[in-house]
Amino acid sequence: MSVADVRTVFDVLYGAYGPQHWWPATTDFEVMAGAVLTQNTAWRNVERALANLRAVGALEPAALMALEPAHLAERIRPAGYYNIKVTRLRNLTAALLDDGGVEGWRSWSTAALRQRLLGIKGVGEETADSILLYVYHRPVFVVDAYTRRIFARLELLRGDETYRQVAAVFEHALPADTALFNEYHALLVRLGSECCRPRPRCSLCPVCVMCPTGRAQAGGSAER
DNA sequence: TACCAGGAGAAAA
DNA sequence: TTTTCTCATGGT
Repeated sequence: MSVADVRTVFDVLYGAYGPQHWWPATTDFEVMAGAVLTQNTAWRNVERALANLRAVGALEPAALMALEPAHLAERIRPAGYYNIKVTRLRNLTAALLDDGGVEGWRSWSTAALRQRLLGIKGVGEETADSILLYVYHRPVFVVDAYTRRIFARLELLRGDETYRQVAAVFEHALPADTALFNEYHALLVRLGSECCRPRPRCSLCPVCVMCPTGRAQAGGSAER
């Protein structure tokens, strides 16, 4: 995938959708909780879980830790995998509190903070990078299932690249601009959740103009 | 009814 | 080291 490919896809998406104003959460801790809750889960279900936590004042680190695990599980049930996510949320929150809360991590270098996050059981590369980008405004590219699916469908990724290989492509092709990385990821989520599904249902979408699968589905007459 | 969703870790091969 | 399995609710 070339630098031009990376930039062209962004231009097409931005032209079609405009700015997305993301991440869809209000406080820094809510972003962290959402990053765990959205693991392999549709965001609409995460919103229900976040609303449940907000309703009992648990969208704050100490309050979340004070909640009985069984009660926490009940709150986050709509997001699925609730038994696993209770542990993951508590692991992340405990580490956060150990290091002085949300502000405690702000002075850490990006590399050090990524290592710290990846050392927390239940925090993988995507979750760690989401926190780095959306909470700590570090210029890291978040690679998610949508990113892989969209670029594989555009035949710009093979599909077997590692997380860091894919991230490196974007980080080298784009200026280290947090706002740009934020916008690009948001646009890919918008496209991925509306159109570029595992079984394509779209007839046409902003990237189907370039997308072999989309063109084929549309009968080879992709127009917008 | 069956399939899928913005992962991650453990177990098996 | 790589692949497969497991975790689970809610929408289409």
